[in-house]
Amino acid sequence: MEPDQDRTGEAEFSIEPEVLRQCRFLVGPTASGKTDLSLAIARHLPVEIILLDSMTIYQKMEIGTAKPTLLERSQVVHHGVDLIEPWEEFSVRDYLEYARTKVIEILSRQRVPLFVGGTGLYLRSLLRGLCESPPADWEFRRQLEEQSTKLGADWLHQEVAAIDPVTAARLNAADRRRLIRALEVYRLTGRPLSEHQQQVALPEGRRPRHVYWLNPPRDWLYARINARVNQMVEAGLKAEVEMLRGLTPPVSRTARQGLGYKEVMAFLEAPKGKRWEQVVEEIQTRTRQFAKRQMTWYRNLEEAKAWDLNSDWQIAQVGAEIAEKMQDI
RNA sequence: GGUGGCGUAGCCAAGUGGCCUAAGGCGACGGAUUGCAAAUCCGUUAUUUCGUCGGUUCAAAUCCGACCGCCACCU
Repeated sequence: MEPDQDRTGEAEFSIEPEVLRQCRFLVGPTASGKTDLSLAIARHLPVEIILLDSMTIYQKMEIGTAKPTLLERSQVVHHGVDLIEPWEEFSVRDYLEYARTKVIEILSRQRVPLFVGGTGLYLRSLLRGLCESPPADWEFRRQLEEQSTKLGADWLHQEVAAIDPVTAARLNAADRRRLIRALEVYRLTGRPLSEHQQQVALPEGRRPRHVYWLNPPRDWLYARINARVNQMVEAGLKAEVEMLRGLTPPVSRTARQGLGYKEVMAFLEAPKGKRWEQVVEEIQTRTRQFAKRQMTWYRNLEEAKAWDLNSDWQIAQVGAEIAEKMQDI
């Protein structure tokens, strides 16, 4: 028990529990109303918002990422927007480093850091820390991908089993991405990934207390998602993607996988007789599926409390309620 | 009115007499997730059921008949 607790935060990259405890978190699936709510909360609490989002960090990607508008950003200080160019890569680790410096800055201004967003991995890493492990070696990954398609599905799995049985047991043989990561870590450090990963959730008393995840009715959410995708299309999503395609350093691997961007790019590159309306529907479907996956993250984090919404919830009212809760430390 | 074609899960769709107590894809739902995470991966998903009823056969989603529905063409 005790040794485990001590290990947390020493071998990994994480924000000190005492600092983290002063932060507030409002997460939720896409289109659940986080932005509006965060602004409502800001009317009751002296917050600065740090977006908890893997896509709003990109400049020039405006429409598809549903960033808070300039007007909204002028009302409350926002961080985590427009940090890098679309041709740059990004990772959880980059996010955590950024978040930590922002949190410290905000606290030094006597203000309250409020994380708002939906990226599950980032949230988890913030709350639990990220194990100390080496950065990506893209060339190595590419080679392994190539080999695994050549040598068959179980090859990677067996390779991992040989050097890290714990991780191999945990991962599905088809999960190439994580198997490759396990091999990558071993090659770069000489130690199995599972050894790097030992970590536990902070004990109850040291966790951040205000982590809420919005849990709206499924039907309501899906309807909102569909409507929002339509709005993005009307606002010129296609033109935005065309502009991104014209960029000189091409759009990075991480940036091009954004919802809406990926589908439109594929369509522009090879329409394959597809109608534009089908592309729009595809984006809606994939966004709905994404929202569902997001909730799996939240449900899993015991630190996070569900904030149930009904289909006619009022922004101002719920905002006040959440702010009220967030009042005490 | 006539001729031909089709009718399999929420959708698309294989199967044309026994190995079908019915492939696959999509969707939906559930799960995973530790430097690509809006990504990626996994699982479940047809009241012996194949438009309905009847017949042939040891045996039918698969053959025959009638009926219902849809589509194409002809008049």
